[in-house]
Amino acid sequence: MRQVAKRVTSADVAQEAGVSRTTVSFVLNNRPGHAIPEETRQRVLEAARRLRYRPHASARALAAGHSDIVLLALPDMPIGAGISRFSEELATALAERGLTLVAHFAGADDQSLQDVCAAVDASAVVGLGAFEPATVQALHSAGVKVVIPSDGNAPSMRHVGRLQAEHLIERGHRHLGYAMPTHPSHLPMARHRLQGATDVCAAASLEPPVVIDVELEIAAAEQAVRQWTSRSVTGVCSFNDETALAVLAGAREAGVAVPRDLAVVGADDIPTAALSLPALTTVSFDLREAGRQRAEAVASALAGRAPTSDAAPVGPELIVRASG
Amino acid sequence: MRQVAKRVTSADVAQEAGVSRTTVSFVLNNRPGHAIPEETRQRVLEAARRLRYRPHASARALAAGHSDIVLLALPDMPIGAGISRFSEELATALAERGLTLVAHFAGADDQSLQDVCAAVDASAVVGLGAFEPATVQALHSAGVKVVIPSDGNAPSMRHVGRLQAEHLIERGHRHLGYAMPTHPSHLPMARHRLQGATDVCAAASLEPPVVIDVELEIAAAEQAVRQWTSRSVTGVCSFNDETALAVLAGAREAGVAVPRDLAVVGADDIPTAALSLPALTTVSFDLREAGRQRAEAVASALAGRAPTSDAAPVGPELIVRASG
DNA sequence: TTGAAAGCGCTAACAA
DNA sequence: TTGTTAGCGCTTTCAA
Repeated sequence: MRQVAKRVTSADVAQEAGVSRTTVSFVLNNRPGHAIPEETRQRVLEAARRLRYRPHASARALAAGHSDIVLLALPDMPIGAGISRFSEELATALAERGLTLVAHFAGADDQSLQDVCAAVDASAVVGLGAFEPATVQALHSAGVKVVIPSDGNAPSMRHVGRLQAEHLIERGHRHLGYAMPTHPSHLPMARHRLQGATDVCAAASLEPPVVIDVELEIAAAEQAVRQWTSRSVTGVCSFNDETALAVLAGAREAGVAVPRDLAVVGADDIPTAALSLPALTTVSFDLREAGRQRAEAVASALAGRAPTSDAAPVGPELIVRASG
Repeated sequence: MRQVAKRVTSADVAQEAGVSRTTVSFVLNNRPGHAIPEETRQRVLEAARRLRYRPHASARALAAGHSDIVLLALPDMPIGAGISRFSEELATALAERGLTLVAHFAGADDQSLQDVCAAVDASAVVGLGAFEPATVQALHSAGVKVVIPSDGNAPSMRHVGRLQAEHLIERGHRHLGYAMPTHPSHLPMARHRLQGATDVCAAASLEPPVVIDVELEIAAAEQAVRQWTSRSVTGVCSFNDETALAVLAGAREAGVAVPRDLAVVGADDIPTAALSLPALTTVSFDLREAGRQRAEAVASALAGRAPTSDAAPVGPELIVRASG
């Protein structure tokens, strides 16, 4: 005695509306060229509504040769409000274009990403950071048509690092440090941000930042701070706010006064950044706009169009609180 | 000049191995009953490997009548490390059973959830909190076979609140406060946790906790702290660590010493909890085990089996640092 | 032990 | 303007 919830098929709709399945398909997908009289259209639409018809995604994908699934590859650790907003916006903008977004929490390995792509028959993958070339290759061979790393806006990523460094340099710091995250999935993005900071130093004829890996743990952060101060670093750009909070804690532990003896700048403006003492100066990026842009990029690429002129990307914004 | 990356089909594999497509299908899915000689099996397997064959998910779903996609419905706001680990574990355990997990950031509306289910042809949906009965209904009519809310472990949620309150009471606190989150998507879970704390108070013949909504913002938190102290509250259970960090900041601002004048207990043990001053006492729940259990539940339900005996749920664990 | 053949529900030439 | 028809790649019954 199984649930025999007989599926409503397009044939049912066709019959109900007294037309052929072809007509149903054309109406429901507004295929142009096939000028269908309004009267018929309405009849089909109404039949579909009455029957609560939902096209079968798998069947459609099989026949059409492509799905309308877009996969968001998320780095496997902490998803802040920023990313949530990004994906929300991305999902909405994609939906307007008939595409559906689902997310995958990428493990360190590419394998799972490939598998998931194959399993959902994804047409496109949007990444939050960069992708290794090999990964892109693998994705394509897993049937993915379009891969959009979000370092398509690497400039914006670098810009985060740049803003951090500029902020410090403007305040007179001549020896900068950079706090790198230890989590592998953050590394590609971190490198971009670091690059931005490094560029700024070069432009100002300063040494590149002293790069130290900082775990989210007080003792480790304390060591990092001691190293920086012993190398006369007075200002630290941190990959993100969590890392920055660790640096803050490390400084406290090492007896280094922030911002007097060591200035710290974070990134991403997580909610708790404003709660620390001293409150964290941070650089934040409007991911919403980025979400919309990615959606457009995906849609264009899938349609074979050249990506439409990238609407002027909204740059990151510096949020100065007390500690920087 | 489009990429003509001709798909490798099971027919190709069949030809390469010199067998029929039926045989290929049987081998690749280890269909029992069809005792296939080891020699043939190997031949097929190797041909598949050589050709890098990947079954086409949509075609398979269409033919089989169901996909192997499980959708994780995430509340729309902040995804901490806990949830990441949960979904990681869930994904792994599902994969072992041939199922694939993807996530959806649910907006407030059920509509998008339904749409996504239909779009990926999901067989099952796992929720993080509870589902309204109407939602469950809607999901079923969107073709979802199995819906697993995770408030199946409401007891564990309540247990979080219980541990927090017990910890405070053991330390002599007689007037407790409870810091509620303001984000709507946290509310259902927060109510469960609060209930646990309330139960403990009742059992100890104490007044129920003084409940105050705390935004992640210093001024608001300061107000909350003042209210608590003015009502002689000396210990506060916070919905989660972020809220607790806000309370900590509010106390600092209000000139209330933690933990001397006000003890604070958080929940979830986010990485930055250990970085605050004073370090946050927190109650953390092993979501990994929960992930494995959900996977088993999904697999059982999809197979039409009764869920196997729920392996004894691993309870939350109290992590005492300094501030509680 | 293996293969032939009939669909699954949909799209899209091509006819009418 | 609408319908006929042939698949998309896979599973699975039934026959060999």
